[in-house]
Amino acid sequence: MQAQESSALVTGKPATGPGSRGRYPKGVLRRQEILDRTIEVFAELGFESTSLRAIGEAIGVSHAALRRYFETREELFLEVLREKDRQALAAARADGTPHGIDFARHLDSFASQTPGLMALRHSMIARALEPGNETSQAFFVERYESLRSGAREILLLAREAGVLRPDIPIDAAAALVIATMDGLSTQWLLDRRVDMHEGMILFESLLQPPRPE
Amino acid sequence: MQAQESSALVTGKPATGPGSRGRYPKGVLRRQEILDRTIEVFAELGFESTSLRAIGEAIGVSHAALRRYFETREELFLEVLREKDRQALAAARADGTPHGIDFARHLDSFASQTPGLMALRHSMIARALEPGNETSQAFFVERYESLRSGAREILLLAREAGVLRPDIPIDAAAALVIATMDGLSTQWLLDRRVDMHEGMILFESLLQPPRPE
DNA sequence: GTCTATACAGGGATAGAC
DNA sequence: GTCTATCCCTGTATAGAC
Repeated sequence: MQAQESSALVTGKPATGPGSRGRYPKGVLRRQEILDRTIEVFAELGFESTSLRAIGEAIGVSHAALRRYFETREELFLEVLREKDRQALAAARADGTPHGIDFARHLDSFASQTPGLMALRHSMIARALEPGNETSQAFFVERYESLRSGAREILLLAREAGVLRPDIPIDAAAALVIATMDGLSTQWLLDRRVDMHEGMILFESLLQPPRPE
Repeated sequence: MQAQESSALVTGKPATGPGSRGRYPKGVLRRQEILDRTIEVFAELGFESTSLRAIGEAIGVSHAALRRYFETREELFLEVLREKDRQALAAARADGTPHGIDFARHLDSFASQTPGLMALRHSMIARALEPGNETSQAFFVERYESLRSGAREILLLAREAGVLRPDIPIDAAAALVIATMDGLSTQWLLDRRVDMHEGMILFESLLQPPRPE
């Protein structure tokens, strides 16, 4: 998929377009600064008002400069999400292998990301659902496949450990796990009185085998 | 909540602004025409490209004319969703009382609505999650409360009928039901290979009491 | 390589003519 | 009730400074 920052530094390809920036120190820093400020501006202003001009202003640069690093506004937003996914993946790996079913904890760590990030993701998914946004659609199709795949692994481990009802089909359950987290967080984002943690705990308990008593 | 068409007809308030149309035959028809065309144009063009000008063109009026009926583009889209909700509610009532847990069927009937409508809803929810869209936010907060309330009723009936695991907390389960339908349909909209019906059936089975064998 | 200045087409909102 | 004209804003594109 997208190249690592470090490997991009070594390829030494000639600069052929905006998408291939990031090879030289100043550009790398600038690019990162844009990504960082974008999420800040978005959290404050929302999707529509987070214009390239607004982001540029927050950095002290003209809006045209942003296009040296990102081909379109859409690409810029997608790259923000890609980077956050990379960070989350790295953090999860540092955390070691999961101990049993632990979806509620996953959901909590999502929530601890700024709500702004979750709202941005929601906005981009909405765009991906509409005609004519193939880039976004491809990103999210792949992302959800990856999320389901991760859920499958966890469920398989749980089944082996005997903490999952043995009659549950893994594939359907994996989609269900992701759906539950998505849906609960949407309700929570709209109305903080909704207890998404309780919902997730209930869902986990439904997956567990009946108590042997 | 929002007034019924019929009751609006009787109030007899003077027309004080764009939001209060719908009292006189021509206005009623025009208003309905706008709502109908909007969803058609949206399904074809998506959120961003469904401009007031594009909708006006589809009807044969200028974009400015639309504002006699809807204060803003946002209000127009919200009204489309309100009307679809009203229709769905009426259809559900005509269907009679639900027989036990039947969430999978509900989900299927959602899906049979045009995917364009579901995408529009997703776009509007995304906006509601961002700062400065209080109208949309209020609408969806209320809508989800209403959805959860409906789910609670069904779950209570199911518990009485003995088809629901008796240890399941109703409130948390209601949020979970809605979350599951939302989340599964999102995955399905992105990628039709996802079997949301199977997911919903699995979820229903998790709610059922253990087979007495 | 990085950035500014500038132009363009299109958007929502709005005022006032008819 | 509907129009046209206008306002300011947007993403995108290009030319050229340094």
